[in-house]
Amino acid sequence: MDDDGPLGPRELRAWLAFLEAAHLVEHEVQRQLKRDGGLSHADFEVLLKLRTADGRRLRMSDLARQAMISKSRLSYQITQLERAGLVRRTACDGDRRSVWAELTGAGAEALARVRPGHRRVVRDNLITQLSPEELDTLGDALGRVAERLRDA
Amino acid sequence: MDDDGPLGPRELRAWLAFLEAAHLVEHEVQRQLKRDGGLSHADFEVLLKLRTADGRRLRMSDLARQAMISKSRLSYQITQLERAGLVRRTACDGDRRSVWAELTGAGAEALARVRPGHRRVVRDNLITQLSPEELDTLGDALGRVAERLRDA
DNA sequence: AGCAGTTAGTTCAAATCCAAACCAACTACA
DNA sequence: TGTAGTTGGTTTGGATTTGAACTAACTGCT
Repeated sequence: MDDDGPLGPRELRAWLAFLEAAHLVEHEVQRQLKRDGGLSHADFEVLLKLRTADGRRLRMSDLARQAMISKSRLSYQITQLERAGLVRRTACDGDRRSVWAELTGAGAEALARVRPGHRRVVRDNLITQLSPEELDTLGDALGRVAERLRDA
Repeated sequence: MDDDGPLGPRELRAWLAFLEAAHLVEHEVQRQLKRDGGLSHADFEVLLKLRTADGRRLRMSDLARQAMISKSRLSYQITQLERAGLVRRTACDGDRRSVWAELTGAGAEALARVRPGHRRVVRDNLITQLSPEELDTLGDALGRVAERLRDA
C-alpha cells in the first residue's frame, strides 16, 4: 500500500470525500459567521482561543500557533479585531517584546452572539449526518492525522 | 441529539479533528504543489478537471462549479494559467457568451510533473494513517456530507 | 420584431493574505 | 561587558480573493 502508483478506488474515494467535505463545510461555516457577526472563520477561532485562555488573553505567538495561522496574518487580524473593539493589545511586563492579545467584553459578546448559529451549522452539516460509530471513527482517524502533522 | 446546547465530547472531538486535519493536510498539499510546480491548490484542481474533461476543455462556469471556486476567482486563475502557457481560452461557437478553457500540452506536462509528489503527500499524510476500515468509513461518511452540501 | 428576464464571463475597488525584510528585546556565552 | 544568535512582533510590497457592477448574448413570451 506504500507504492507510488495512482491511488486505488477506495483511497481515491476517501480522499475526494475528505477534500470536498472539508471545502463545503468550511464554506458553510464562513457564510454563517460572516452573516451573523461579520467575522471570518479565522477571527472566530482567534476569539474562541482567547475566551478559553487563562485571563482571556494569550501572547501573539502562542495564539498564532494555536489558531494555526502565520504571525503576519495574526498581526493583521488582531489589528482588525482591535479596530472593531473585540480585542485589546496589552504590554506584557516580564518580556517587553511580547504582546498580550486580550478579549474584551464586546469580544465575548460577539462570540456569544455568533456561537449558536455556528453550532447549528456544525451539527446540521456534519454531526447529524454521521452515525455514532462513524463519529468516533472520524475522531480517532482524523485525530491521528492531525496530531502527526501538528507535531511535525 | 438534535438539541441546541454545546456539542458533546465525542462530537466536539470529531469536529475538532476534522477541522484541524483538513487545515493541516491542505497546508501540506499547498506547500508541495507550490514547491514542485509553482501551482496553487486551486490551479491544480483546475488543471485536473480539464485533463479528465472531454476534449481537455470545459466552459468557464462548469469549471468553476466543478472546482468549487467563484466565477471571478476562476477568471483571474485562468488569466494566470494562460500567462504561464498551461491553459488556453477559446471561443465557443454555438454560444458566443461562453468561453472554453482548454488544457495545453505544457499544462498537461506541468500536471504530470507535480502529480507524483501530490500523491505522495496524500498517501503519507492521510491514506497510510488510516486502517482500511477507517478509510472506507471516511469515504462513506464524508461522501454523504459532501453530497448533501453539493446538492444544496 | 421587441422586450423582460437569465446566464456567461469579465472587471473593478476594496479587503485580505503571504513571504520576506525588518526592528527591538532577550539569551548565551566568551 | 560585548557580541552572536534567537525570538516576538510588525511592516511592507506584491499577489490573491471577494462581491458587486457591468457588458454581451441568449431565451421565452407576446
